[in-house]
Amino acid sequence: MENCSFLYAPSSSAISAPNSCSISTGSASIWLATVLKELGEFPCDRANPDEAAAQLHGCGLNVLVNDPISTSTTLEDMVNSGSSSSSSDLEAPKQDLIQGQANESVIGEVKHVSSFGVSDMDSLMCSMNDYCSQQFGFDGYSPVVADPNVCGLVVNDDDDGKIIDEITTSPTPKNKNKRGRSNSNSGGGRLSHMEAERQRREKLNQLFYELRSVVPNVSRMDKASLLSDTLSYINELKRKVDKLVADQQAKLRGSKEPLNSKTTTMTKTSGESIVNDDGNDVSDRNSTSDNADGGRVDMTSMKNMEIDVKMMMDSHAMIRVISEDVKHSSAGLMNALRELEFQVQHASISRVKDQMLQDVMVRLPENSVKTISTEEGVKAAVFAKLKKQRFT
Amino acid sequence: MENCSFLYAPSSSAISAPNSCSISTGSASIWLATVLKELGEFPCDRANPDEAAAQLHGCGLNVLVNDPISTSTTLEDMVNSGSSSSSSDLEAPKQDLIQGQANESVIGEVKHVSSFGVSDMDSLMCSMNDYCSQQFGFDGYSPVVADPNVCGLVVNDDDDGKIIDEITTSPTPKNKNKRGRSNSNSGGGRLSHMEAERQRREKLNQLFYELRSVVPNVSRMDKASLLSDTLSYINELKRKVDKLVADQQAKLRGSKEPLNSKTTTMTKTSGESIVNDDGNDVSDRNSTSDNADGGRVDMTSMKNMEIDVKMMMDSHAMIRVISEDVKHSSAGLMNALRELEFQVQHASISRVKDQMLQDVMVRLPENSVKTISTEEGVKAAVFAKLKKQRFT
DNA sequence: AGGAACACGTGACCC
DNA sequence: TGGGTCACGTGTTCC
Repeated sequence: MENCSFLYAPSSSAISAPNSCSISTGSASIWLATVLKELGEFPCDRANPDEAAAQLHGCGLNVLVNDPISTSTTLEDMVNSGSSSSSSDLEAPKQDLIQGQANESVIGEVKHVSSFGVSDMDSLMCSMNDYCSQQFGFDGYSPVVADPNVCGLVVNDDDDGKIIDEITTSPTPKNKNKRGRSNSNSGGGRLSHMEAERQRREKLNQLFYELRSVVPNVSRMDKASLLSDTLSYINELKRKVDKLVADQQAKLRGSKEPLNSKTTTMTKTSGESIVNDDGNDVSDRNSTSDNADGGRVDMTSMKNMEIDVKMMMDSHAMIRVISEDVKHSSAGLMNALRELEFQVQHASISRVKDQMLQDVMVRLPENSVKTISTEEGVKAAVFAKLKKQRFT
Repeated sequence: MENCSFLYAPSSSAISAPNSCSISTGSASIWLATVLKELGEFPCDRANPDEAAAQLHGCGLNVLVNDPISTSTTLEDMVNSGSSSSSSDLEAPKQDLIQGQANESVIGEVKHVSSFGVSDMDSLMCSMNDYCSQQFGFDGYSPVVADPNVCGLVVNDDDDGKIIDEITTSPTPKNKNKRGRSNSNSGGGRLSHMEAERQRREKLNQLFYELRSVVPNVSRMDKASLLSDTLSYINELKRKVDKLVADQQAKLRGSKEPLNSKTTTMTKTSGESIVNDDGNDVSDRNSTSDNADGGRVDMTSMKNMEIDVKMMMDSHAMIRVISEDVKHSSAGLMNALRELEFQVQHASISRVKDQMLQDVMVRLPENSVKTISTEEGVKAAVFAKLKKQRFT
């Protein structure tokens, strides 16, 4: 697969012709994952294209875009055509893809990304749509509401120029590699009901994907974790805003009050970065959440907890944990740091009612510096340890 | 409904006895909505108790709490008992409830909230659990993980003291006023599968409710709108944070040169610098200087360790430990305090080379106040715990 | 009556 | 294996 072109096919009816290569605009990631999987036995998470799409979503996704090709063929034809270069290119990075966002930037040889200059799925979608508008003069992608218009992504092999066809996830699904019961449409009038429900699901999933692209540090790929992380992220943002506003007002009220230092000097905790608007590091945001202790960092179990990490001088990290003091959280944190062999250089722990604020400066051991040297990595590692302790 | 008491019924099995008034802890809102609906034809959105729960969630929820009543009856009995006051009280605010958060704070006449002093469901749950612990001596609500234990909310009419029964949303649903297909359990081994899926759905919905309570101005009550609003809300918060940070940076730059400590790879929020500009303000001035010597005892069994204790205000103690940092002594100290159930109010931990200075202000539990109220007693207790840990 | 929204049971899949 | 997650088609209710 060295060429991958993108065309637009508006469809006013919900059901498109069976031979049209189209999917609903909101699901390009779904479709892409499907293609990748079917092309090279792409081992997405639980072999579900939607899941894979979620993993692709927000990754440094590389897609090659070209002018549309008019020839047509089926996916089976393409796979069976034996153009080994295409399949081998996609088979290579299996491991990288299995980990989802863990290892970014290498998704086979598909390149030529920079024509869009984006690295996350939303930007990709928008850019695709822009590309559509420019090339064909209409707007196809609504980021919020699933549009009835459909977009097609056509992949053609460099050699024979064949394109994929009959990938119609939304209309008339072939129930191939899909979960759910088989397509036994016995009734007559409830076909539209089926379609409506399907679109509703698709819309919801689309929103989930977008949420995933906005929320950093999503521990796992399942919806519950996503929602839970969204909750804590919102709380974190809220608190950050409150604090910043308070600081600003304090500073504005009287600059003669220098000793709010305890809180005011910490103005900007970070470790968050994110901000995929600029489309930079969204890719590695949960890069280490799995390697911390073999994975399974379940954010749902730790609601009302925030961890901020700030790396300092390569081998040191400033860790801030705000949480409820359930079960003596300071002991929990210190145990976590001990297990990670983080050497405590300094710590300040304060309680306000049942909220605990813990600031710890640690020195990372040499081996950890190599493995989890990023702020996100430290954060994920601490979080994993904390979570494990919660159950012991 | 003028009395509404709250009792706890732990249940190890997922399926509780049919006559036990219990629901899974995470679903008190669901349950409450069910009760409200069944009581007075409470017109929740699309007559779905779950939807109503979502509406209740985040509202100024008023619940009256009292001592549990031991008599028992069914919901039907309660409704049919004709205590018109209860139903009329609940029928009144129909419109208010339909609008969800649009008009909060008025949910019928159920009052006596302030005994908990909370206004959101999570706090309510926590407080309910606290209430449980106080009244019955066990901890039933884990705010972190959905506990298999179940909590019951018992509503009794003032007159005859009847309680609601057989409301088991999670286990063995009666498919009453519920959507979905009827309960045709044909298969044998896939009953657990059903239950698992049901719990998954419940968990997801619970997260949706919580999300609804965090995101303001949710336009409509359906999930898609919620997610969409969540997205825009997050973006709004992000923008706000960015702006505030930018302002602060500008202001700070005007006064002084920011000493960028690290500023890792982040782009947009790269204005970090921060992290204790003036260094270790954390050193927590004066907090330890004023305490008199409580008898500095050098524990010979522990190499180079000193423990100082200063009692303060009867129930508080200031503990100072100076030791080598063999095996992460801060974790050791925190574990010791946890075992003693000393609640950490504040702690300051500093390392100088391999020496650790740990100052901790703790609150002694009531029983400890009686037994080891002296400084020597606290010191001995801490030392004993530390010593035990050292050898384990 | 018909669209919209939801919960449900189920088949499929992964670890 | 079995627990966990997902998509699917369906039944149901509300507007």
